[in-house]
Amino acid sequence: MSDLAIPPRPTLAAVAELAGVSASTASLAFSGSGPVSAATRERVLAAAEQLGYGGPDPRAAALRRGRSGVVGVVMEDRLADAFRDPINVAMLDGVADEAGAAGAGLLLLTESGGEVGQLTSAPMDAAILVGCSTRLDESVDRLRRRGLPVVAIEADDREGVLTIGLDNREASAAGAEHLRSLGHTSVAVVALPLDGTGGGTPLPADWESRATVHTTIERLRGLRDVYPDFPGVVATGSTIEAGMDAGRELLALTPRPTAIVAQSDLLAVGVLRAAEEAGLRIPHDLSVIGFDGIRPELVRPWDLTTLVQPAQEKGRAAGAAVVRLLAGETPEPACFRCALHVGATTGPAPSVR
Amino acid sequence: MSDLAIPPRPTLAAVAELAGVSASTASLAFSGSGPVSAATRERVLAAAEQLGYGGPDPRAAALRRGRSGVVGVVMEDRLADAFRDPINVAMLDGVADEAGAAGAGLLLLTESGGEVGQLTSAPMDAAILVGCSTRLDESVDRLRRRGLPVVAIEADDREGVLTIGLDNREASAAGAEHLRSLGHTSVAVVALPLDGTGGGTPLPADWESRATVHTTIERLRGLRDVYPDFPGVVATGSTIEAGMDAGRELLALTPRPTAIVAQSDLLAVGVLRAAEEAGLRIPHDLSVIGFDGIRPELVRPWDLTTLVQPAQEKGRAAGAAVVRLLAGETPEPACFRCALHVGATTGPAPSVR
DNA sequence: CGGTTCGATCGAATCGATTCGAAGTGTCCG
DNA sequence: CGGACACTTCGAATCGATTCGATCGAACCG
Repeated sequence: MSDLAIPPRPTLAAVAELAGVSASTASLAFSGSGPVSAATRERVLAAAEQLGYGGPDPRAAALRRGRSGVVGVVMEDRLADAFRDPINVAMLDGVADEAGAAGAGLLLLTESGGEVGQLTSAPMDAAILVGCSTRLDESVDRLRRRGLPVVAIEADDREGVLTIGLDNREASAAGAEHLRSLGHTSVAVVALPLDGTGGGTPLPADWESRATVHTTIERLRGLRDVYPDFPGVVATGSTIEAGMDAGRELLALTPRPTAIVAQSDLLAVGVLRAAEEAGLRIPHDLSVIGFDGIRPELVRPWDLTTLVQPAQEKGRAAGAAVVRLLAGETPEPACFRCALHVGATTGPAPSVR
Repeated sequence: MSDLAIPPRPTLAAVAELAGVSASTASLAFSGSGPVSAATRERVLAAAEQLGYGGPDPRAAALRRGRSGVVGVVMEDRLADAFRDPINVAMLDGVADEAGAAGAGLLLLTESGGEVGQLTSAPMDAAILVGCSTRLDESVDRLRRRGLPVVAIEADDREGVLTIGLDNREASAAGAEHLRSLGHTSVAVVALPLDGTGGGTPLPADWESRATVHTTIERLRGLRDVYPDFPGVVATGSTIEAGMDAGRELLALTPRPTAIVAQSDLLAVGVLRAAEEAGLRIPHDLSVIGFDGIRPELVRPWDLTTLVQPAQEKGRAAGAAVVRLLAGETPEPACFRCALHVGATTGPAPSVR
């Protein structure tokens, strides 16, 4: 515990001198690229050992190489919020898989982070935008100006950005279709935040023009494709608590909806708890459908009807895209598809039973 | 989607030239530190705008300044595993809070990541070691040689490393004491991994000498302080599934233990499910105690008796320590305390009822 | 009206490694 | 025995910004 101070670090030049070789040779010995005799390498390594040299300074190497081996993962919210939803974790896992395999570290950034913005000052080779929205334009702009390749997950197609998409609209429509086929005519929605602010309010009629979060809009559109008109609540985030709050509000509506569409599984679980609290039987009195397909154990004891998205695959695709982009290739944008899992939380509408 | 190629980036020198000032002045204009007339700043900024200059290259700035504004967070496992346990997420959240406030980004690294090791080649100013074990020595060594301040969370005290601790042993003992006061004489443990490998096996008698994960050892010691002898299973990780597997095994023992000590709440939930599966009533037939104190909703419907650790605080402390270390100060090591939350999963031992 | 002081701007050195072409040393073959 | 070739090693330029001391002007004061 005593000596946390950092002693002056020896440089490659110092090592080279001690080893009796030039700096360039020493560099070759470390990087491994280039022809260096075994004996020389030994000598350099020994000198490094003797001086307590820990290898080339990544900062200098990054400057010279023009690469820092870091991929930025940009999230809008506080990091905690981002980690709170298992679907993000799964996705991040996929990213880490691919990027990590290529030797890149993941730098977690928030759009709001820092004063001038970490986006501008963080050393990275490329960026992955996650859960994009309002500030996306600004973020993309900042990143592009820095000359960084940008991959966005679930965002509008836009110039200079490779998009990894999800069939949010079609999937939502499929879910809604499932409800309609069960005879539901009165459905309500618990929407994800529209624009990163507030929430906890009724879904405004002009959501389509007001909302800025791509995912939220698309999922709402999908629902509207089947049910032209529906009431709803905007959740404060993708959490069980937010889902409960929203669920309570929707269940207090008159007439009470016979089905609730939640835009994430966590929200759905919250709704289910609110329903339970209200003494409703699922799916007898109320059908609930989620979105994401997080691990079943987290939804337990319910077998949630939901749209299962290949989150980890999505992450992998983003990670792989970044890697290829950095390699100078031009990967194709991708769009993943969800699968409807019909569980035990949806059933025939009460009125038609 | 068309132009993902990266056009050659203008440099500060180019901007300076266009603005008709020297590079040094342009630098001042951007960094804001130093006296620059408003007019000049305007001109420089305008020139930057015109050239599409996105600000100083962080790599070059990092080299010159000797700072990259990045704090490495080193985890042993795959990232996904680390995120899987909410307690880690909470802790990471704390770290992000403090580090983020100081303008630092979080670089996620794994000890095994990359070939030569990201630990050696990642640009960062300091490192926080999380969930440390076997490879800790090597990791610390590598980092220290690079001259980086190192903060370790829950690790043995060691030279050159600032430790943020937790009273794992005392807390575990308190939990065990709680069980003993309820009359339990036959307790079993579901241990966290001993050394990052395998698991899913009975707890070996020589765990104390074999195990390398600090947290696991300390918690086992705490239990032994109260119960000198106990059977156990080593889980494959801190997950509900692993807890279920371990729970099934322990419940199959003869005689069946009347209480099970799980070394994490997720494991405890798994044990509870295994108990439920076996038709046991909680706490009538079996008492279960966890460790961590993750959010109650995740443990629902149980009110788990557990040792609540201030995970986020721990993270904040680590983050704050790193920030202070980087500021040249010498923060004190800290040790946090757990609080026993007596829930509804522990009760009098069957035999004494 | 000259000297002083303060503020803005500039030059040049520096951070620490990487890289490419050139030079040096042996070896092998004709 | 001389020339070509292979393999190492070395020098020097470069990556792009930051920073410190010096310079230059102008305003201010006596």
